[in-house]
Amino acid sequence: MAKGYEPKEVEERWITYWREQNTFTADPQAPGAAYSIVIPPPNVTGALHMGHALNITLQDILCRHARQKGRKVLWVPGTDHAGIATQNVVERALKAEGLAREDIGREAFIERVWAWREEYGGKILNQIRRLGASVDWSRERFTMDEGLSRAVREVFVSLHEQGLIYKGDYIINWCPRCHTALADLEVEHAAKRGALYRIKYPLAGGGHVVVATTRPETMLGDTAVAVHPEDERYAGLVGREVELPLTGRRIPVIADPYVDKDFGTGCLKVTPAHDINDFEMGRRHDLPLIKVMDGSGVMNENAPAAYQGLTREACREKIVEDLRGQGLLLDVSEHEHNVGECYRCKTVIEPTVSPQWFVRAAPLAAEARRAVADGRTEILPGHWTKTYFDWLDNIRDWCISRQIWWGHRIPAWTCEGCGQVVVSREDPTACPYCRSTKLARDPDVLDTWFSSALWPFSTLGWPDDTPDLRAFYPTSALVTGFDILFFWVARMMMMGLHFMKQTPFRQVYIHALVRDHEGKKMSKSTGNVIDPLVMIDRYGTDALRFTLTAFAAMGRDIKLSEDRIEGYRHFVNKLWNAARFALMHLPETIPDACCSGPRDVPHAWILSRLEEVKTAVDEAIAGYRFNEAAQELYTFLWREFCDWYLEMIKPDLTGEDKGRKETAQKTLWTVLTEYLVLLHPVAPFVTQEIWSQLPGIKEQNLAKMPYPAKRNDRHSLRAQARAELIQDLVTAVRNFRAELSIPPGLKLTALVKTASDEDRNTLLGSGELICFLARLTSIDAGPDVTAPKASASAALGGNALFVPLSGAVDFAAELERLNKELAKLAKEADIIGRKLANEDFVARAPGDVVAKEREKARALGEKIAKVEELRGRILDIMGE
RNA sequence: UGGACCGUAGCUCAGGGGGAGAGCACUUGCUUGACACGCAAGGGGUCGGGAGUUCAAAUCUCCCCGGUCCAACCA
Repeated sequence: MAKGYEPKEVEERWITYWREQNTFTADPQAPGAAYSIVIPPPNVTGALHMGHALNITLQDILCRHARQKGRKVLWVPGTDHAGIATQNVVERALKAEGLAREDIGREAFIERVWAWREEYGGKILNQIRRLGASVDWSRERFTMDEGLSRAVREVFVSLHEQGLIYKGDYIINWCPRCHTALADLEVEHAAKRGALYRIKYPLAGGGHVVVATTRPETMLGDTAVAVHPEDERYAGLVGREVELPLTGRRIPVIADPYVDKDFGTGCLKVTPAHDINDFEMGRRHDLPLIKVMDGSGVMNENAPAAYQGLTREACREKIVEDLRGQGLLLDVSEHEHNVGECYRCKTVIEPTVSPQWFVRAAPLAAEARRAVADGRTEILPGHWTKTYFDWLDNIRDWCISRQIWWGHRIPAWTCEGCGQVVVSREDPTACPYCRSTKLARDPDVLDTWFSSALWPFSTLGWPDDTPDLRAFYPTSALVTGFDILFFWVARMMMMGLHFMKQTPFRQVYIHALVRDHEGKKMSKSTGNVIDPLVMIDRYGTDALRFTLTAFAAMGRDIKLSEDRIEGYRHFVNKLWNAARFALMHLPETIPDACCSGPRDVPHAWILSRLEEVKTAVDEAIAGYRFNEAAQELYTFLWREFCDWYLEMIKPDLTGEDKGRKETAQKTLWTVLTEYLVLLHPVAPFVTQEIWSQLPGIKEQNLAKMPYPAKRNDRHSLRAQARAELIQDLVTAVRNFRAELSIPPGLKLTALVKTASDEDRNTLLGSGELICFLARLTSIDAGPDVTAPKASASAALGGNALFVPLSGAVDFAAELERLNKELAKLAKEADIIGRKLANEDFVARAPGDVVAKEREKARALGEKIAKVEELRGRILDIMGE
């Protein structure tokens, strides 16, 4: 074995091995309970970031652990087609050739997208592979696959038949750069500093009103001015008309309770074609819609000639200038407000009226809500439930049509003969109403999230009734970040419940967002991204995975920095070296019978602790407390197995006694192999590599090993207490050496005045071991041990430890050491003493609590007495 | 404006009514037979502030201060 762990070659080898062995291929017919997860499909244009790395790591832990527990596990991988993002990528490539998508036409363009996907679309999946994800590659899915497309079509047509999908002219969010409608969720609101313009609108027949706006250019599309119905200032104006400046149009003054009397002048310009609220008001008052911009945000033929052809921005400038020229601009003030931007390209959204397809969300949302409310699906951590409910309770209809080419084309045709709209599972050849064959298919495609919403069942073969669907739906868990709780999770709940009549997942685990070391979101523009693949190259996949796991505390974001990952590489290396040590001392064949019968303290202790770790890790993973599992594994290996156990068994491993040696070897082998299984879900590569080099291994593939069975016969609190006494004694002697500046080479002896037979037997029974660990030549223990004059001393529970230092004791230093110890104990005793002196406490606290405090006080008192005695001795000596 | 989460050792964070914990960093000493990506021994915190409930509060409740995020129709 190499001196240090070299991850690179190891990882590649095992990734290939597991793949060739089909280790992670699920069998729906296999016995046992199913455990299934669908991967949150990454965007096909994407590259792996830390969020993915965390997400994949946690799912992999769950899946590998579930396999260990005997479940038949399916983890479905795949990608989504990311309509707008992918189209943008391919359009950019075309642009480099001097072409636009319109130049090559729809069909050729889509071919280009598929070609692009063929070449680059596997990138992120390959990156996921490097993380060690135990996904079933034979079931990889893509949202544009034939099967998934069929599911999309079936869902669209059914929902349309059920009246849950409709087409209508509504105001939507339009991206003037992507040239498509966006759902409300796809608009990001950013606070921006803008200006508030106050403009005089002359009243027909004299006088004027003042309106305030942040978007003067939209005034060209104004069709009313609104005031609050109870606003006395304007009561007389309602019903009168206003001369809309720059247009020569007259528009009415209306009364609507939406208007806030206290904001600005209390007088609002109404542009129903370019503002969501104004649109609603327009419908209430039957106002005309005047669209003054085209799809690129350029003023169109409905604007006065002077403004036609100007961009939104240029038009605003000219309007402000013109109003100022006419003396109609009252003033301009700075104003901070929220501006909607396209989540893909950050272009300012233009609310526009256009014909779009919508999903009637409320009926679907109601059931999605119920499923969580009644516990069919559990959201963890629980506080996300409220957020989920709030969103569903206030849900608005979902705009699902997109004016792009890459995606699932809407299965709707308009008959040129009779004008009827045909929505159909099969492409129609003739109009069912008039038999005309002139049918024009709707050019739009569906929102990518529409297909993602079907992912938990479309990937399993729906709408067909497949073995996979029967075995693995509903899925066991969904693991994702809160940022797509609405986008994706809620919509999967709606669709899954509607079409499968069963909730898509039993549990939804919402994990952290990975941030930089200052807590800022990682982004390319800030330049603070930590690339998981670079980290893997530098420190190994297991180190990265362990780091993410150790920080994955529920309900808290992760602040990540490179030195943390480096820190956990040390842990991986520590394991490697522990294994190296084991290999040096293990025989080539391991005897079967292992670890029964009476045993020395070190073996009994480590086996007992291993039992506790087994239980703790199992429970932590079951409860999604990944950080707890990581901590248990870390502490056990380093602080117990390496720091103590390996040191404790060195004499046996290198000694002459064959029986002792064999016991040590067998126990070492048992603990190490069982530990490797426990750690494997978190750090699959290093554990598998060590596993493959150990003797006595029957199943080479660690991923197939079951979780080690619970062995109550190995759990012994008594053994643990004995080990602790030994450890405390060794530590105390080491402390003498450090604090009293005793040369490390100087051999010492120890005497212990014991408080019980149990302790005496423990110390004498492990005398050789203690001598080895504490570098002593001898140890004696018993109730009648008397203290030599010149010695360092310490209290170990009720026992007194003396280390004679013939003439070498620095009494002043020893006194200071004991004083320090005494002060610490006194402080503790004071707190407990006051508590017990409190009558209320003794009378009202539960009996066991009081008893515990009394016992604490007793033990503490005993210890203090011991230390005081020791201190007195030193004082005596010093006084002589 | 509403909501959620967070303020615990220098840093990053666990814990969550009865003994203040970990990792890193720090100090000191170590070429101890796997490991300097190491070993050993240490130092360090009125658990953001205030009030309340309780025999008992870092922990529960309320208020305040500070931070992060989400949802939002105030032009």
